[in-house]
Amino acid sequence: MLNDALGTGDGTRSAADQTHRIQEAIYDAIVEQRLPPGTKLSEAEVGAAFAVSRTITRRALHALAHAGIVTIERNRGAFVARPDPEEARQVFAARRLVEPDLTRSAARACTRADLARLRKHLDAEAAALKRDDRRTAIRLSGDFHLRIADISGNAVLARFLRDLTARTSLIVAIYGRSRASACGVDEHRELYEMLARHDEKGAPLAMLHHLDHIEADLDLGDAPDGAVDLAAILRGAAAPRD
Amino acid sequence: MLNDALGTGDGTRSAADQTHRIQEAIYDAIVEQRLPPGTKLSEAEVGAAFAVSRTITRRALHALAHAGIVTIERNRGAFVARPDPEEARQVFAARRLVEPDLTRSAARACTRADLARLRKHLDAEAAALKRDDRRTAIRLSGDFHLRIADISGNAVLARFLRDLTARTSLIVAIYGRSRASACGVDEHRELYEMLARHDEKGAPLAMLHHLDHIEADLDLGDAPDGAVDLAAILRGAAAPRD
DNA sequence: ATGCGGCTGATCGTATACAATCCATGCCTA
DNA sequence: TAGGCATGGATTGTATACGATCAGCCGCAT
Repeated sequence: MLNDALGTGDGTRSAADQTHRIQEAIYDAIVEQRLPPGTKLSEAEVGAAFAVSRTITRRALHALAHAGIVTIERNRGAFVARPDPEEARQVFAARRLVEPDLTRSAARACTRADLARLRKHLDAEAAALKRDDRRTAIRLSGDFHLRIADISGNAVLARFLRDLTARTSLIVAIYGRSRASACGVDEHRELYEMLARHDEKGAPLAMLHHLDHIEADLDLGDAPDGAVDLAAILRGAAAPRD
Repeated sequence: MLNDALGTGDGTRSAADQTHRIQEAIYDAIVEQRLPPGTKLSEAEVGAAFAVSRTITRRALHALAHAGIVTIERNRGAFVARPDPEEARQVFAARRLVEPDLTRSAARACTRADLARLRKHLDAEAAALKRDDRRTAIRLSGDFHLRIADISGNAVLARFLRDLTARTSLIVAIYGRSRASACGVDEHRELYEMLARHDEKGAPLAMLHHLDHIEADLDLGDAPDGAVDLAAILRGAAAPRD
């Protein structure tokens, strides 16, 4: 599940770390877009779902809030985050800045074993697409980027990117135009080829274009469609101004 | 204190948010290098110091752990993080990647009011240095970078940088060669001049050089010098090896 | 009929109690 | 005397109890 390579820092997560378990479960559910933006994450409900107390649930929700994919409102509870267009632009700006550089490092550093793993990953992506397993396809698609970050060797940036990709999932869920998965596997294959050739010029450029393509599929700019209405509804049907 | 601009997301932090209060207090103490790396942060002690229960203390410590400036070891407790040389290099790599870009954005976006605030900030820095107030000088020095990030308008990256600067404080505390403050105020003034001229070429370069200078003052590579001794002292004066 | 005020149920915020774990000291044995 | 083991104290991990706050509902007055 790739999270091994991007853990929160403690390596001793055997079976006792309940917090981590439900944190990952919610994280995955958000990435796979099973939990739509704005969904209420009641402490009691979440706790019951995983058979843990509110203490654990709470810690997990707070951690996710720190990662930016959950919003906590005082005395109201936790919700799956609903990034506004401005935040969406900032997330993409951050990715455009960080990922090409990570890709260049990866192009330099990638070993034969890394490439083999990437190949296997691409096959899994293709397979998921082939059998119309959209959830798996989306998750693997995002994981591909994380694997590159992982190869680059900078754990600090890789960690940051992990949060950014999760937020991207939310952004795509809200503003995505096409119902296709987040990334095309073709561009991933192209990236793989460049990495395999250790092309330190081409690979970052390919990543940049790839990100541009993802962002181009978004419909930022005008009103976020149902988002504003939904917000109004959720906050008590009080019309904001007019 | 600048944190207003970089809060955790909730704007309703009036007086009830105890967690935030002690989180900021510990954060500041770490940035100002009053809490050396490796210091044990006992839940009971911290809680007593701020007159809150362990619940609150715990949440604050976990949040700081997520930011990477506190390490939590299961059943052992929380400690001020002690970044190893590799992590230090990664933090600086991340800063070299992010900050020049933020600086360029700031050079483009900065208004007269922004510049006035920066000027006032520089004066405060100079004043702190003049009266040998090392703690304040260090904190303001780091805050200067955050203010630039703030001006750039990308809150996502600004938030990331906030964590990075805090970690930088720890790195300087461990590996810093000179006992001078983290950054020279002269280079900050130079940066200010470039921002004032909206120099989108020069400002990022100046920032890059500035970061290089900070990193050049570090002594990575060999053993972390006094760090090991400090750990021994804090852990009960049991001589580690010789 | 409509708007306002108090009430009730539910949810969150915080504190505390209890269990589990670890570290250290001291004793016993070889 | 040195090493290993058992025990005690301290600290953290988890669960739960209680108080605070908020949203929605009902009844009343206008």
